[in-house]
Amino acid sequence: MSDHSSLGLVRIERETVQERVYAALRDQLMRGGFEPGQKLKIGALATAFGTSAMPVREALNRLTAERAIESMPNRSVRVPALSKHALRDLMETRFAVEGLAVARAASNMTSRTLAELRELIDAQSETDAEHISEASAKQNRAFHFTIYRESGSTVLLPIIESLWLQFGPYLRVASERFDGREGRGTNFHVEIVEALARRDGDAARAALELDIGRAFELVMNAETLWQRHGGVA
Amino acid sequence: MSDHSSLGLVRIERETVQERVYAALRDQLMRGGFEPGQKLKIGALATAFGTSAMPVREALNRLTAERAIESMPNRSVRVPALSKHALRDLMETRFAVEGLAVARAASNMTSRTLAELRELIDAQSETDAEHISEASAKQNRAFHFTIYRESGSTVLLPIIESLWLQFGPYLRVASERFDGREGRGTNFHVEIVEALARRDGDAARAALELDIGRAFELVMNAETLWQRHGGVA
DNA sequence: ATTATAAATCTGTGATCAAACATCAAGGAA
DNA sequence: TTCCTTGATGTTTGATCACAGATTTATAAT
Repeated sequence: MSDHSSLGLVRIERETVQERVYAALRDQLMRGGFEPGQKLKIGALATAFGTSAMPVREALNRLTAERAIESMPNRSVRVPALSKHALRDLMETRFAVEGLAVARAASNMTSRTLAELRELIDAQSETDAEHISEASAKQNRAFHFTIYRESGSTVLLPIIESLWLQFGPYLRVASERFDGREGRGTNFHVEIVEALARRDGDAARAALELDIGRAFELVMNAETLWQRHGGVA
Repeated sequence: MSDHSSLGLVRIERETVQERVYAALRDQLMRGGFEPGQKLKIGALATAFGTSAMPVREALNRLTAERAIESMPNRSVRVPALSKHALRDLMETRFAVEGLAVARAASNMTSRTLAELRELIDAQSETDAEHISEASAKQNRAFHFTIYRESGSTVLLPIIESLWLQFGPYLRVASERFDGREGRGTNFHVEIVEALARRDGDAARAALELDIGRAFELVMNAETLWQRHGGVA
């Protein structure tokens, strides 16, 4: 067999239509592009994407399995509308799962990754100053997942992604409020990185919980706005 | 509005074909009906179920999203073959997630559920005596999920189900070995129920970890048999 | 005999179509 | 008017077909 590794071959994009549709929907959900409770219709999405209904069907099925959207007894799918209770449930689960990931990451932490994280924080501060919540959310996500990847767990990562997808529709509210007035000043990301640099898993976990908890607080305070909960059985 | 609750109406089953196929595949995976590394082909399954390819496609997609099966770069799907490292990763995640569920269940525990759990243990002992590992695994599952449901978390349950699906293909080995010789004598289920009765979340969690850990030990000792790991990227 | 090339087969993906089902609005009976 | 039924419309589900990529088998060349 010939040696391909030295040829500098670029990984061939074998992207299916379904995958592109899935990625687009997933991205929208993560960045809060859909309202909680909003119904997603196959036909409408298919024409919007310029594809047939099939790739959309399969993407929606996949997202349903990941709990990013829920299918109603009527067989229509919608973005879940979470009650206050369900939001707290989600938050506590994020504490446990992401806490475990960050604690493991503390053990595996390399100076390479630490530098990467500090760069992300710096970039974060810059965009924060410009109040671009769009880019801000993106970099927040990059920061967290850079840590989680360092946990070396292939089991935890998909779970965390599912949790982020569930929280996604509420993220917009949180980040808007965050950019607005509340919670500025304390940047838990800095504390997390400092703890990781010390390989102090417990401290990193504690700082992470504060970071996550703040986002949920912002959402729960604003939650009276779209009070149409009841999605959770 | 008229009172329908007194008419004794039964909820009508509106099961789609896809759902039946999904349930069948899921059940097979959970009970270890498929070998680790086994490829699942849409056409073969479709003819086996007597349906068209479509419901099978969507069921496989769904299971892929739940990490019960994995799709190869060639676009064929197979049951993941876990390396020893991946198995340990899975075990530790189960510790964290199911541990959280059982701890929460300890707070919510009712005498009603406690009685149910004790019944399940009694039934378990009976079938164990007859070495019916089939029914034994089923009741083990019932026992655990009765507890997890009591956690009252709609976020944790799907995660736990996904974790059980990932472990499913290895469960057969574990239960066969368990029925065989190793590990008999100590029944951690009894300890778990006792801790739950005391509402002692920490003790319940500790006993649960021993219960889970034993299953993994049995698998990891036997793992040299099908050593064809490498599925995890 | 071994390797390389080409043909044939297999398998998944996406489009299109028909049927089952839900939703909503208009019309008719009490 | 109010409630129920009926019909129209839109949506999802499942089947079938065409196509493309992958795999295997067969053939040819060294």
